Amino acid sequence: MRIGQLARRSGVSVRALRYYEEQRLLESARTSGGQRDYPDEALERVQLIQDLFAAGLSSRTVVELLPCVSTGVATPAMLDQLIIERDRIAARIEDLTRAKTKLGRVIENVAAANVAQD
Amino acid sequence: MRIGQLARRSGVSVRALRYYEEQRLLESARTSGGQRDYPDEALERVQLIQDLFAAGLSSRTVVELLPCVSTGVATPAMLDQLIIERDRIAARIEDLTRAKTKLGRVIENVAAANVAQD
DNA sequence: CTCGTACCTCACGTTGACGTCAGGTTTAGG
DNA sequence: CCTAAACCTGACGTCAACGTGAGGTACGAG
Repeated sequence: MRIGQLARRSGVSVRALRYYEEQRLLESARTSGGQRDYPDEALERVQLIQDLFAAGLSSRTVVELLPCVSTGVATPAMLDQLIIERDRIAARIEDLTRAKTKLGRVIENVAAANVAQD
Repeated sequence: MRIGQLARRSGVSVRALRYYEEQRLLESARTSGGQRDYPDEALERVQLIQDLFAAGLSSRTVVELLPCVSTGVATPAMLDQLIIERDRIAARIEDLTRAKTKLGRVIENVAAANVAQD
């Protein structure tokens, strides 16, 4: 599969895929002419990368953790890092939940005031 | 209160406070010598700004929503924006929860493998 | 009055994940 | 063989929320 097709299938840009390779997150074979040629599994890998980015992990962290996330094998240091990241995500969820509750209260107040005005 | 004290009390940097003013998120009176002078309420306001930033809102959005968040009075357009932001936060929470679950499973697998190896 | 600290205004630097040219090459189809 | 579309490698631009340094001013204690 060539880069354009992988981009369309995964929903990320061609530029992003080249960037992933630059960051050693994604490998590619090359044709005799030098064009990238991806195996089918690359699609899952790109989606995994996107998920980890969406969780707020940096590319540096992702490149460290990708092996064990996809293979299930990890050194103790990698396990520690995994736990750190999971806890970071949990803390972030708590922050967001508080903010959501706060905004929800503001919305209720505003809506109540508007109804009262009608 | 001067800027250094507000910075210490709120836990944000002096630079950040000046930035908030530049973005019209925070006002200040000035002494005859041109130094910023904040009322006590500024502390709550700074904390509110931090909360909204932590929720992932941009300074542009915060400057639009700050009036109604602190006063409870909002135009219909502001109410719509509030709802949009709340839903965005909710969606983000779902993303993070999925990622956390995924990492949790990886951690369990790795831990199980390590125990088996002992 | 003098010192030390806090404050002021520019204004350029930082970081991450790409976007966006420029200028050239490869590929697939007719 | 010819062409259009897709691809290639640099390399500079972007955006947000500040960090950081330069060079100068204000304030409070003694």
